[in-house]
Amino acid sequence: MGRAPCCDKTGLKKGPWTPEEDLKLTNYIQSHGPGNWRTLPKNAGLERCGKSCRLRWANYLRPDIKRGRFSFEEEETIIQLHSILGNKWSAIAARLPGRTDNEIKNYWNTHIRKRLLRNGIDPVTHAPRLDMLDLSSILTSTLCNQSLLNASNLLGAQPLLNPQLLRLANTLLSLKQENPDILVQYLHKNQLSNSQQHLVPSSLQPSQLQVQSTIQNDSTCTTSTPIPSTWALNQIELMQNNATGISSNMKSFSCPDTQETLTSTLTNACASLPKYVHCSPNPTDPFTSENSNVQSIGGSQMFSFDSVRSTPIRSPSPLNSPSTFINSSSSVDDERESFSSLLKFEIPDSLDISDFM
DNA sequence: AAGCAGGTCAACCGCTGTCTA
DNA sequence: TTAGACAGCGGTTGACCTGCT
Repeated sequence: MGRAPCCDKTGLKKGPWTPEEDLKLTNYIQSHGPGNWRTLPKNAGLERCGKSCRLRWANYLRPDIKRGRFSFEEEETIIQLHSILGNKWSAIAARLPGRTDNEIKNYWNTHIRKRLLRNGIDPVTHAPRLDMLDLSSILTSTLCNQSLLNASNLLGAQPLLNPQLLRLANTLLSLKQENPDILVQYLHKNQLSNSQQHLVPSSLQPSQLQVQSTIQNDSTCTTSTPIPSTWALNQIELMQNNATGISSNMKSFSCPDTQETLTSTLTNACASLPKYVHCSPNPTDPFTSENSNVQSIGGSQMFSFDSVRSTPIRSPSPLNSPSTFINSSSSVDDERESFSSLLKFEIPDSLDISDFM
């Protein structure tokens, strides 16, 4: 069924709205309510498409719109919600009072997404980007024939290789496929989930668990090293969705040590995980050196998300925008401090996870 | 000062879902 | 059941801004 254009576009104005148009639209809606968007422009004396009027009202003229830069709490919420909802901007906006889907979408695309990419984190899966690699060949080389490791087949991917971690993913994958509940129970038992576990309803699927996974009872895993269990679980999804055949390839390995217990696998993976998130080949990259998310602690590289958040952003609001107002901006110190909690995937109290179910 | 490149964001486009006659 | 009307959504565009050379 074809869809007729929302209005006859001939003679209708397009482009930026003038203050006069804003005033007309605001006055009309405050007097009569939005009503029918198709007939509104004519009734309000506007030479605009009804759709354009609706967008202008919804995104900029609504009295409850919050303008100005995003707070860190909002940023964290966006990232957390995006990891759950994906590009469902309207759903994300519904949980950020005063923010519009358009604004959030723009902010994600211009700030957060680029930042995640710069730090080697896939903005879609919220995971380190293993999808760029030829996993099957890498796995074969790494797990079953160390002698095959050479520069040509790694192509700079070596920092991402972690047999323990891949084994963990394989184990979790198998476990999840066989019985997701057992996996959840295992994660609970091993304190893979964070202390705020009670916030996560048991109905959550493993891939939806947004937990700050700190393996606390293992001396090799310092409490200062937040292990993104979301990453591990998302990696399972990634493999399922993007790497056709990976699962079967992994299961076909004949490595003798694949019978290790999940516990030891988790332990070893935890110990070596930080080495495998350093994706920038450039040691001078400010995001991997000075502000690196790969920090050297005790001689080993430790992962943190501290640098995922960008350097301070100037006011995103053009001063000459007739409908833009500028909020006070946070200090650099505030950003750094708040940033340290980014991507730990704690569910704010204000969020009701059941809404997503 | 001028030109260029990259970033930002308001607005538009095209599609889908829902409602109703 | 079907088709039209409409609202809403996500992706994209392009004008404008800023910083660098």
